[in-house]
Amino acid sequence: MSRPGCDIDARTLLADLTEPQRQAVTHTDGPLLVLAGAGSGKTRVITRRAAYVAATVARPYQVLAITFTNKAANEMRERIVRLGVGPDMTVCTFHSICARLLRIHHDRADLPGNFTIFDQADQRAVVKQALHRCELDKRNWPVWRVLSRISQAKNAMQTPEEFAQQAHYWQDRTLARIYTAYEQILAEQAGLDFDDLLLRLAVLLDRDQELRDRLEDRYRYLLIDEYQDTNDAQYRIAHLLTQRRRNLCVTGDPDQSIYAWRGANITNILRFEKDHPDALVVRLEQNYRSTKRILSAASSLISFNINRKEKTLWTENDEGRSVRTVDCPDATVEANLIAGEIATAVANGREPRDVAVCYRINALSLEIELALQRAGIAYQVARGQEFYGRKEIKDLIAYLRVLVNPADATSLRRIINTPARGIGKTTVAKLDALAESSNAALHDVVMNPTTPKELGRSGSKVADFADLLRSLTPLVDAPAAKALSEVFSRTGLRASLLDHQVVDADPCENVENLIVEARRYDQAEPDGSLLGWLEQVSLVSDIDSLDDTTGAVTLLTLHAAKGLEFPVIYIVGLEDGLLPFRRDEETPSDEEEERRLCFVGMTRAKEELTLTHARFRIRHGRELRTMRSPFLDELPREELEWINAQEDDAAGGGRSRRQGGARSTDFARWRPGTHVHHDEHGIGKIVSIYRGSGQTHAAIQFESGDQQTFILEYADKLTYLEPDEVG
DNA sequence: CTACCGGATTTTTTT
DNA sequence: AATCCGGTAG
Repeated sequence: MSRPGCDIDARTLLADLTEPQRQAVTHTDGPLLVLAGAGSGKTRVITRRAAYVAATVARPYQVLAITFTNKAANEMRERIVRLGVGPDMTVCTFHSICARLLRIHHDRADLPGNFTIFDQADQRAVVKQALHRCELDKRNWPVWRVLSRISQAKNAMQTPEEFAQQAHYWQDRTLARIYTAYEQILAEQAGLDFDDLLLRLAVLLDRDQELRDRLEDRYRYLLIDEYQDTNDAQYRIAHLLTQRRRNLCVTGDPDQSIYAWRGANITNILRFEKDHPDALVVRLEQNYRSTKRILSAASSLISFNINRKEKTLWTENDEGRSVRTVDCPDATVEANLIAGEIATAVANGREPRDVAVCYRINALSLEIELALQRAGIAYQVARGQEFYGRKEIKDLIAYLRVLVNPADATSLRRIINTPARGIGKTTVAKLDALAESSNAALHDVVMNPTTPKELGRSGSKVADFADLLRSLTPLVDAPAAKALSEVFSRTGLRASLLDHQVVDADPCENVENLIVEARRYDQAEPDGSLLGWLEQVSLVSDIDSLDDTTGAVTLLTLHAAKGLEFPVIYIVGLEDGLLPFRRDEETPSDEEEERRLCFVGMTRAKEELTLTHARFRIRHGRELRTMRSPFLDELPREELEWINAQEDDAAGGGRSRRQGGARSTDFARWRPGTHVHHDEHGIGKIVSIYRGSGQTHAAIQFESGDQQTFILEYADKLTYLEPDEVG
């Protein structure tokens, strides 16, 4: 059964699969839908299937596998290679395959071959320019709101004209004008935003049958992961690429659809069977990841969604420890508690890499980070954008972008006076005016030898800048790392950074890291180019920055956690308005999607799961009283362990704030069997006690029948009863 | 033109 | 809290 280029025996690919898994793997031709519940071995199935297809009915390069993030793509490629399939299978994200195809077929797509990908910061700049052009005030037209409307329109595959046609209100008609200007500016600058990458390819495939056929001959088997999170353009692409052979395999889980806010259309996966009546549908409902208790808690939560295709996950795994909820007075205690528990676990042999802390919003990471620092625990935060978003990095990249794509006025504007070289706002405005009057690009005006004469005083500065750019031009063909380091020193960026010796930051070191990255790219991609490197950099995601080899605790958003798993998971901030998130009282949130998000987080856990909430939390600099998340009440109450980390909540609104919290360091006398008194629950007996670093957990059985766990350091309402006091 | 200050405002999530 | 913006002094 082996074929050239594939050093594998198809039978070994099937050896240890369950029946449904085997069905999915061996269904090579025709449409296939794999409805894969959380932790049901989906990754295993799709890697095996990709390998199986490449070993039986196709060659590796004829398979195109599309994932959601680069990290997922890299992992899948690695696993497939480990199965013995040659490395020339295409495994990448939707956005990168679109960029690549548009680059190759740019002439058919009516695009310049050197187009640049505009990230969110670039988009914001373009919107500002568009507002300026339309003579509108930024105050009335918040950039982010405009951007989200434009993105919505693009996701619905609406051109500015179509948008204008269905704009009945004055606001929407103005928005249509802004959208028009936005598109015009992008076109002038040869820029494509993220939405364009998908949209343009969908449009191109739609109208170019010859290309469509060629691509389908090349990629005979298409595999799309996380199909529940695809949008309309992605749906079109998927179908246009599989029109004739219909070898489309999609996998996903409607319960894990968490990207509706950016245009994902859950009906894509729900209507797959209608789209393809002859499709094989495989349901994977056995969970191999989590303990029974974790799974039952997660299942209970998700069952509260009304809009849902019924599905029952089950597992043969152990019962496991109880899922815990922790009630904390504030976010500091919450963070310290988690850090303390992790420290204890690590002391007992748990690897830090086994632990992840998840939150709804990035802002919550700070408190956790501080606590982990205090506890001396190594951690990594999933925030790749942050690195590429740093000023020094963006500046340097802007230079390269101008070299590759001189029309990119957004980048040109950024670097024209960076480092400061005496070309200020007024001069740039004059250059703009010149460009507009002569109908030329900003870059042309800057480079034009006659320009300096028309500028007076600052003319020579512009001429110097033009000379600088000219001298850098040859670097377009240099390897990325070389181009970076040359630009860094020759533009004076390095010098300017050396001056500003900031206390904590080390911008030069960041740039060095960037150059190292680029060198790695140059070596890995023999056919690479500066253009290619820039493209790759534009498409990195937060999650891509995670390094599995560091062995550190991972901090990440619930969105970023999708597709990952950890033995120990903490989800923080289970508070009404935070999870489920609500921006303000007027804007209702999609509560079902919020619930799915929580479900995704919970099902990441293999062995231990802890959900925490804080009664006070600081948001926007203000400390607010919170309400516990309604989601907590949707968990199976009797199966959970409820932990109370409350300080004494001194009756009557006010709260005692006792930093440090611990009321005593010695609870040596508190042992299983000893009696205690609680102000509300009365007399109880200690069932078990657990001593961690800085925290002593005591499970107490009260005479009233309640059982609850307390953290003694915080449990002011608990008092020790001498044996003779027990009545 | 640059540098700095103070006020206002806040995207939640991301390719 | 953190950032971004606009205004002003040098």
